[in-house]
Amino acid sequence: MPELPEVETVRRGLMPAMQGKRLDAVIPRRPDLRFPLPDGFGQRLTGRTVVDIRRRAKFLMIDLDSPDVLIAHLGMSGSFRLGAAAFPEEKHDHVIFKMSGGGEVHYNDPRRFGFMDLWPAADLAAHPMLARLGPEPLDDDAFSGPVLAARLKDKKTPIKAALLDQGVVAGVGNIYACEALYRAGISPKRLAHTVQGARADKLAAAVKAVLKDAIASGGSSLRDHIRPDGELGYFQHSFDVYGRTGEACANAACGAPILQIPQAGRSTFYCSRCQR
DNA sequence: GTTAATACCTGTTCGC
DNA sequence: TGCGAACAGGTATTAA
Repeated sequence: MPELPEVETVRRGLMPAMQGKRLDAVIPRRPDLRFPLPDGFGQRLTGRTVVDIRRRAKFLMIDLDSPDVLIAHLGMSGSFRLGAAAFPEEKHDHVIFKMSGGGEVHYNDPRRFGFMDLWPAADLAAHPMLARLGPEPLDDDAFSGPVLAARLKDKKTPIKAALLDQGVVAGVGNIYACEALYRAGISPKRLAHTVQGARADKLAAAVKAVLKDAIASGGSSLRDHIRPDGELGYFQHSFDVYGRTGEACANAACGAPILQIPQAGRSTFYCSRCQR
């Protein structure tokens, strides 16, 4: 699923295809994704030039030479495909961007959990989806052990659920929450407010590390993530616990089977021996 | 105010 | 083999 590292990889893949190029046409193939596309979506974008593409948490923010910023979220099945002019459309290609110079970018999203919106650049921080986001985990000034500890202090939910709360830390999804807790040796069932001091330091460091590792594995082989058909989307990593129910713990000295439990309606994977 | 449950979606996997 | 149920999950909304 596209979490922060995947979105960052998509951003890097889109840059050469879009930055500095004009949007000769933007064609929505349906009126809505998860939410209705904003009024005049195609018209407001057509003729504009892409100045930059930024990322905040799992959101892509495409800066234009206009007062609007195009905000895009991949949901859980969203991906972009790059190709030459008029390359074949596939099922679930919901938005087509025709770029100056002849390239095209197709946004594909079978489950339509993603969305796009246009918002004034001057007031970007006030966007309802962005306003409530917690600190950016890879920003060392914004996110650290003490910051995390302070945000968990009054939380009575399990730490796993708290990590998924985008207001606590932005951009962590189910997969990396599981992986970070494993690396930090913290049980997903531990109550959030008990993660303080050294534990919070360890967890904050683990969150940064799993995200950085994933970006590095995506970024270092970005070409491999643009498949022959041009698809830019999520990619497979090797995980220590996620999806490994019943397999032996990656810690050779442990070897206990990885357990899977439901938490807040999501699957949690963990080692009951290494994580306390 | 905080937390938990449910809705939204459809392709894939699982079990009978 | 075939079919339906369960599952995947980020965020909004509703309920508790």
